[in-house]
Amino acid sequence: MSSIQKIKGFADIYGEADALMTRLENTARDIFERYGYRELRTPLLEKTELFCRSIGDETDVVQKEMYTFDDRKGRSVTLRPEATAGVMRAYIENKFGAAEQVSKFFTVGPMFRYERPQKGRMRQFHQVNAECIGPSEPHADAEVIMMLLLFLRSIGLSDISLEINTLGCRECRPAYNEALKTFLEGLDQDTLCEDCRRRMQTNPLRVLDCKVPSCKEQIANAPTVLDNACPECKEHFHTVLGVLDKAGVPYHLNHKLVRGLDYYSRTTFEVVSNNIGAQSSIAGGGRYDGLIKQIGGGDVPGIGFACGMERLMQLMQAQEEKTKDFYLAVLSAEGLDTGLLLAQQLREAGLVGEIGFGAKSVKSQMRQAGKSGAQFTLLLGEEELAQQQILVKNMTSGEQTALATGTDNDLAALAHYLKPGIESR
RNA sequence: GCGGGAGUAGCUCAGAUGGUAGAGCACACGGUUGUGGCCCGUGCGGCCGAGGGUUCAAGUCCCUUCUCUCGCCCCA
Repeated sequence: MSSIQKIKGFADIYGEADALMTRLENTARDIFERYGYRELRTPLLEKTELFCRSIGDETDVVQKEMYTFDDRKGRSVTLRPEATAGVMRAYIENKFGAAEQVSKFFTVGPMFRYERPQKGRMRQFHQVNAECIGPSEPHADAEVIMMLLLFLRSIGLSDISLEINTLGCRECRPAYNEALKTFLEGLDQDTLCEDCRRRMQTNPLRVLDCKVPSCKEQIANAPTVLDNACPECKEHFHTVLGVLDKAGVPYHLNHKLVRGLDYYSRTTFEVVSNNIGAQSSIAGGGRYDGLIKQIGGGDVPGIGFACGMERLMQLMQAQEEKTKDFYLAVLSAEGLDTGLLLAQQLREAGLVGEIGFGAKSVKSQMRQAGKSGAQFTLLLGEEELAQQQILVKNMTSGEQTALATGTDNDLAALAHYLKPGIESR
């Protein structure tokens, strides 16, 4: 009988990866709460229609990357491929907008996309996500970007850069699309790749993003969104950049930066790293002023971002494991009762440590103690048991002393000996 | 969806021309009374990814398939 394996593109997370992920989550909560964000946990499963209407029917994510299936009553449901759609649905459904001018939420959790796995890309992956719903002011854009950068700095990332661009709004983008299309049609079509020839009809913006060298060369002189944007969009974008300048935030104005999801408008940004292979984008986001209306809510603007946790984890340094204060070696089966209670009392006093259940040879127990990395080994043999004592060995100096364990005062003294700083509770 | 690389012990990997498997590390136990790390010894441990085929004989050759991995596409 063959054993059952996990599904392709899914992973068990343990050990160092788990430690990093936990630290990532905790740091996100700490930083985002400083800005008044609250955590929102939305369902992993939503109606398929939500994603079609928000992300866009024509996007690759909806077309070929979603985990979509019918439930037992034949309704089409989808495992969330990203967080924003669910947050917006929750915002509308719970009428958060009626109770406050601005709603700020962050989410942490798994997302699902049916793609070919590779470095930094899994079918179940995890994102940290933040959404600021309500303000249309460019200062909100700047605050969100600075919050993202503070978060990334707080988890120890350094060699990263911020790319920023504007995508225009629903007023000026159609005209720009036409201008871009005209420009592309004027090019020698043979120098463009197959994808670009198709995209220039369906979604001209995406041609800007093409990685094929011959395309890049041709596109270098393409008209930019910024040059063709309406006065309002231009002013908005320049204000965002102005605030970043004043705050001393370095950025790279990238006229070719576009987004894969249809709902973005105006400010768009991405944080990239040079150290993690082909999937170099570690965070991406932007403004989505038309989104909430598009899925049936009011005409409320918003801006947000998402970070890929697996990619952040590749860039983080592992931290040292929690050091153990003691390893309790029990030398006889009769001593296990006493040993277990003693270990329990030490932990209640705030110490970290393990007990060896084996009651094996001293040599074996000491090997375990050494491997556990404990500062002290506590030896409980027949002699100690009889005299209500414990033999304490300092694992770095090798010194040994016998300490009494009979009374609560004895235990407090033992705890203090093992870890001078602790306060018993 | 499209390419490249790889699947042999828990881990990292050897196994020319086909003859039913090895090392290092790890793990367990020892190296005379109850003392770790170093050293030494012994031991445990493998349907050689799976399924077919060729052959007297397949880890090794052929086909299929699965998985992992890197990249493309796309995205965080």
